Amino acid sequence: MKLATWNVNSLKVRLEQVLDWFEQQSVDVLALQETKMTDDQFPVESFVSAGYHVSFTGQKTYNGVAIISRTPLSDVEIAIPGYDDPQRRVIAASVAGIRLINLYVPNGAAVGTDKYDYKLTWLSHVQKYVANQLKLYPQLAVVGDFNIAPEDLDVHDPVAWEGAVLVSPAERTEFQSLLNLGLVDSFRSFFPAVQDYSWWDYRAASFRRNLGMRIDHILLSQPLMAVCTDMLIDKQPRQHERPSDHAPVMVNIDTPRAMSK
DNA sequence: ATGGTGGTCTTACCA
Repeated sequence: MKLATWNVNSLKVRLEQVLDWFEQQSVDVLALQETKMTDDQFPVESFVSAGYHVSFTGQKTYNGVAIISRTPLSDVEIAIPGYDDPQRRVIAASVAGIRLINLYVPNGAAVGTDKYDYKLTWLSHVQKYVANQLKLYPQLAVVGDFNIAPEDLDVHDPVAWEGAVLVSPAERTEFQSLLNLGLVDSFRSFFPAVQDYSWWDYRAASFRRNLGMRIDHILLSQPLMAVCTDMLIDKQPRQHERPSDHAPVMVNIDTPRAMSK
C-alpha cells in the first residue's frame, strides 16, 4: 500500500499534477494540504470519475486538507474533537487497514509572534489527539506538512536558521513529543544520515540551488513501521512547470490487506 | 545571479 502526503499549495492550480502523479506512482492513499478552497469548490467529480474516494475540509483562500484514496474512507473526522479551531488543518480517516491523520501544521510566521504562539498551542492539541488515536488505532500514520525541520540535518543552512521558526527548540520539542507517543519518523528511520528536503522556497531560486528543508513527514506507529518497506521524497514534481513549493513524500506499507489485493 | 516567487474573489496577506 502506497501512502503519500503532499502540500499542493492550491488544489485548483495543481489538480492535473495531483491526478497525474497519483496514477504515475500508483499511490493508494494521498493526504493533501493547502487545498485553499471551500468544500463546495472541491473537485469531487474529477476524483470520483477517476475511481477514487475523497474526503476533505476546506475554507476560502487558506489552509484546507483532503484525503484521496483508491479504497473507501470510513470514520472520517474533519477536526480535532474538542478543539474549536476555525482553520481547516486536520482530517483523519480509516482507510486500507490503517488509521490516517493528515495535518497542515501552522507555519508560525516568526518566533514570538501571535502566529507562532498559535502554532505551539495547536501542536499541543494535536499531541492529545494523537495520543488518544494511538490507543484506539495501533496502526496509525500521522502525515502532512509539519512546518518543522526536526534536526539540523534537515536544514540547508542550520547556522543561518538557528532558533528561527521551523527549527526553534520549542517546535522541535513538540515534534519529539509526538515521536515519544510511539511514532517513528519513517524517513529518518530509513536514512539516518541522509540530507534531503521536501520544501524549497519559491524565492531566490531555492530549488535550483537546493536550499531546502525537510518539513513534510510521514510518522508511523511501530506496528506500521515494522511493515514499512520503502520511503521516498519525490522531487520530480518540484521540477514541473508551475510546481508546488513542496515535494510529495511517500512510503510503501506491506499491510495484509494491501498484499491480498 | 548575494538575487526573489507564487497563490488568493489581490492592490494585502500568507507562506
